[in-house]
Formats: sequence, structure tokens, C-alpha cells
Amino acid sequence: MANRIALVDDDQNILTSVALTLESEGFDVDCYNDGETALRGIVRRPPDLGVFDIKMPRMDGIELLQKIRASSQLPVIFLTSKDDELDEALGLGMGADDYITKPFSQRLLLARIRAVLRRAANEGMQTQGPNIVRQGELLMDPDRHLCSWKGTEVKLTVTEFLILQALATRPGMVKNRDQLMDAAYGESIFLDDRTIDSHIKRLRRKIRAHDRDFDN
Amino acid sequence: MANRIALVDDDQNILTSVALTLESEGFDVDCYNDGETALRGIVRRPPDLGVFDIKMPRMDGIELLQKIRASSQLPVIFLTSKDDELDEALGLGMGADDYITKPFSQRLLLARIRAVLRRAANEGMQTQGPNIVRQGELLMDPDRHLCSWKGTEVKLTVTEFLILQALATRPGMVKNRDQLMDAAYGESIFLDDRTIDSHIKRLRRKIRAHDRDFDN
DNA sequence: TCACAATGCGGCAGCTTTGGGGCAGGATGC
DNA sequence: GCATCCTGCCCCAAAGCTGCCGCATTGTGA
Repeated sequence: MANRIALVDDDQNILTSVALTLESEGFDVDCYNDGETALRGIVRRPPDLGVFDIKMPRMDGIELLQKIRASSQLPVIFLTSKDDELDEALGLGMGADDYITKPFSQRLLLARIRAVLRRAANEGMQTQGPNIVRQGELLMDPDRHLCSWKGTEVKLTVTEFLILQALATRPGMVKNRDQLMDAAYGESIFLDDRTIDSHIKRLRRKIRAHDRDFDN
Repeated sequence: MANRIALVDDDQNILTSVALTLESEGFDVDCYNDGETALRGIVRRPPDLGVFDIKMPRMDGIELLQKIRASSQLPVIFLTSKDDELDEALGLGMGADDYITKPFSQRLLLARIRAVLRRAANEGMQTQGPNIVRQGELLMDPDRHLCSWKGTEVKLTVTEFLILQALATRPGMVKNRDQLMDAAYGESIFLDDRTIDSHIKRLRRKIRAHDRDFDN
């Protein structure tokens, strides 16, 4: 039972060349030139995986994913030309399962496709794909307990990580100590308010150690 | 979406005990005492995987598989009492997906079942080769229970193997003790958390013995 | 300007987690 | 039956984390 892949890109060159590669690897490939057509096709004949270009006329990949996610958990890999598009996609917290920046090698795409499919098959529905938090220079991957600031890794303790994550997922949003407390410990715990201050202190110290320009 | 497993063995003891284990792991199990009954049942209600004893009265596992393969690609694991039976099965080139020699641990069977199901789900892309896990210097072949680090073989016990495999298939991903526990024993088992630590300790020791540079 | 509250941060004791040695019971092999 | 291996658990000590305190500094309102 071959896996069916829905491939959506407005660039006909990419479409054909990728489709050829995938088919030669035994996948069934449905090609679409734009989001609207893709949506109709995907509903009619649901694939096992979607590979979407982000920038497309009429309906872009992000909107397409949103519409699909309303009714299905279809795993999706995004193709992006630039990193800022990627930011947009990630920022939306849409849970794309992976993404690839153009230009990409067909081999890389293949590897990603296999990885995502494997994950989907293994996990059923447990955790779907990388769940990365990105805010400016900050990058966090809760699943791997990884955090990096301006590209270098910052080692955080569990509590610090949870607090920073709470702040990063809602950037700019002001949170009081109680809210941070809840984020880090769950509710129904009694601790001194100022304990949060201590963690913030350590967070700042750690980030500052990687960045002398860091002010807040 | 529970996986349905057709279990065929003329030994009622094995049948019930294995069925209990599988059901407690969330599989739907159809039990059959002989090949003929099994064939009818499997046609009527197709499972996702078959586990067949080879030696059975009336219709043995090999014949059963042949009849099934005429119309379906159902993945099958053979149970064999002796190695020569196994040779016979393999010699026929029937393409059983795996086999286990009696007596076997339920845990091993579970691991094999999961591996075969995973492989079946991924098929078409994996070029149905062996199901090898590779992470940096680590190489694992679950089907043959082989593990090598930096090219030299490391002998692992079943539990160690399952734990390492769980870690290696999702590299970098943080797993807590419970998750490792599930990976090694299946769910619904109660053991001290720190037992996992013991296995990790032994894993580290074994790998370290092959590699003085090994740090984590 | 003053009093008071809020915040930043160094310090530290106590707690939790972790790595690893050891051991007994059970399974397996000879 | 005996030796060996595997496994689960116990214990200890080191390391790391956490919560809180106290003081200095900054912010706020009258």
C-alpha cells in the first residue's frame, strides 16, 4: 500500500521534478497548482501526507493547512523560500510537521517525508511533530528541552524552561507572578511569590551570559 | 484505532496467555485453534497482522500463509518450536515478516509485533528492507536484536535493547521514565521508576566499555 | 521630598535528582 | 544441581535545583 502524497506548488518546475522523484520512490503523488484546487482534491482523495509551498496565489499554504486541519490531522511539510515565511508559519502555531527551505535537495525532502510518515505511523496521535517556539532570537523546543538564544544553546532547568516557555508563547503579553507560577507548576500549589523572581533572575543571568547586549 | 491481530495456535495455553497480553496492550485479538478455522475467520474479518504457529493439525501455518497471500499482503509473524521448522518456512520464500522461536517472552513478541506493524505502515517507502535504526555511531537492527557502537557489536539484553531503541528512534527527544517504561514493557505495568535508571546505567556501562570517549 | 511598595540580585540551606555499586530472587543454560 | 545471566530494587554520595531571605535600588503617589 503505497503512501499518497499531495504536492502543492505554483511553480510547475518544482512540481514535476519533485513528483518524478517521489513516484520513482514508490509514492503516489497528486499534484496541485494552487491551494483551492488542492483543497478540493485533498478532500476528494485524502493523502497520507501534504507537501505545501507557503507562497501561492489565491490560497497560500498556510490558509490551506488551516482549512484542512479543521477536519483532519493530515501531516504536512511546508516548503518555504525565505525564513520569514517560515517564521510566519511557525508563529501561527499551526503545527506543520516539518518544513524545508528552498532551494532543497530532493534527497532531503525524501528524508523528511519518510521521517514525518514514520512519526505519524508510530505516534498515531500522541505528539505531532516538532513543537517549536520561536520569538525573535529565542528558539525553544519543549520536546527536546532545548533552548537557544542568538543561535547558541542556553542550558535551562525545568522550572526556568517552563517559565520562559510561558512567556515566549505569548510574546509581549504581561503575566503576573501567579500566572507564571501556574505555567511552571500547574495550579494548586502554594509558594512564595518572590520565588518566581528568583527564576527570572536566573533566566536573565543565563541569557545575559550569552549576550552582553541583552538588557531585559 | 486498535490493531486487530489474528492469533493461530493449537496450544490453548499459548493462545490464551498471548491473547491476554496483547489485549491488555490494546490490540483486538482473534484466536483460532487451527489453520482452517483461522482462514475462514481471517477472510471474514481481516486483521492487521497474523501470528501463526507453524506446526498445527489439519492446516499448518505455512499452508495458511500461502492461502492468505494469494489474495492479501497481510503481515505475518511465525511461531516456531524448532529452528528446522523455521528453515522450512524461510526456504519456501514465503515472506513471513518475522518469526519467533518458542519459547519466547511475551515482551519480545510484543516488540516484534510493533516492529512489523510499523514496517507495514511505512511500506512502500522503506523499500521494505530491514528496519534498521541509525543514529550517529549507533546502529541497531531490532529484528535481529543486533546493536553496534562505532562498528563493534554491543551485546544488549532485551530490556536494554528496547530502551535504547526507544531513545534512538527519536533522537534528542526527552523521554521521562514512564515513557521509557512503556517502550520497554508496554503499558500497564507497575515497576519502580528507578528500575529504568538501572537499565540506563547498564547501557552506559556497556557502551562505555567500547568507547572511552563516550560521555553520555 | 518622603514614605512605602515593588523589583533586582547575591547568597545559602535544604531538598530532589542522578549515577553508580551492590545484592537477592528468578530465569536460563549446561 | 550448579553456574551464569538478567532483572528489579536498595542504598549512598555527589551534584544540581529550588525556595526563601535580606539588602540595595528603583518606581510611585501624596
